[in-house]
Amino acid sequence: MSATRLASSCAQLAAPDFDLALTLNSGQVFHWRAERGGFVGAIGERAVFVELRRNELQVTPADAAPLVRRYFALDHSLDEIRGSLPLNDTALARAATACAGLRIIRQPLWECTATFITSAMKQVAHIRQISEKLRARYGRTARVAGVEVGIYPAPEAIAALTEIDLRACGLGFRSAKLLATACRFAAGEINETALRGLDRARAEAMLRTLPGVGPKVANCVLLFALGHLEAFPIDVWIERVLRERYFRGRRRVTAARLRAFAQSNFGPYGGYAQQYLFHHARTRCRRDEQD
DNA sequence: CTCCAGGGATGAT
DNA sequence: ATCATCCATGGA
Repeated sequence: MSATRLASSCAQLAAPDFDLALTLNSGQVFHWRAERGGFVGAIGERAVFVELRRNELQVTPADAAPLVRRYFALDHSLDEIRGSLPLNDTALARAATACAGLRIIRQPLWECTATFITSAMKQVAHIRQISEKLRARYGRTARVAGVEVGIYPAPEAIAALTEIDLRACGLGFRSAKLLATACRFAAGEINETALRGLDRARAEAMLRTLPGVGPKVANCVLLFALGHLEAFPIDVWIERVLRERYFRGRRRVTAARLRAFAQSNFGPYGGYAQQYLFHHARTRCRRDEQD
């Protein structure tokens, strides 16, 4: 509890080419909270406080440093990733520049899957709200740096609820899907080790057997939890960007055509390109509204 | 008030 | 295969 003890429980990680706030606010994760000059959140079961000072990431508690390093993907070479993208594409180049330091993080499988099931037809602000409510009502509460943090409820905890409980958290028609998928996880029907051993197409097929997981959510899980950096989730924003930027004036472009184009055009790190385009489109739109 | 949101499942062509 | 419709809820 003493100041010296708090200070000694902090560790430093080298974090060059990293924008913590941008990464946490880019719509890939929904529960981190700005606090005390940094951010508090949970990585699976562990509550963590992180603060970026120059090119160093301060981590509390200290023994969470390896976990934090892996979670924020500080091992990704953004130079290599950026170099692999088609930057002669001015729209992408501009988005990539605006998103310097953004990293595609490695989220725990269950909470990533569950969160994106709840994201269907919801705005980012409301996805955060749902995550908060589920954590507060049905998750364990942990404490770090003098702040309370809600841990995402385990599959078993969600599986024990009713659809009514989930609707009371604002999930609407997503309630039945989350409940059913939680039951699949709780019953041990999703073998994470096996899933991680599959190639992208097979992993996507397995994920899509889960209720509430279609092409978009499956690709979010592939990208944000399973490390398939070529995965390219297509939501309403990205679809708009693709149609306006790459299929100008062409009618009857099917969803399958858009997916095929994205895969062939953006390459092995297409997921980064997708995140750049997504975040850039959203923030530009907000600026437009303020003008 | 209206419009829309990091979609998915289903049933009809 | 592609498309239309419905599914709840809250922010803007």
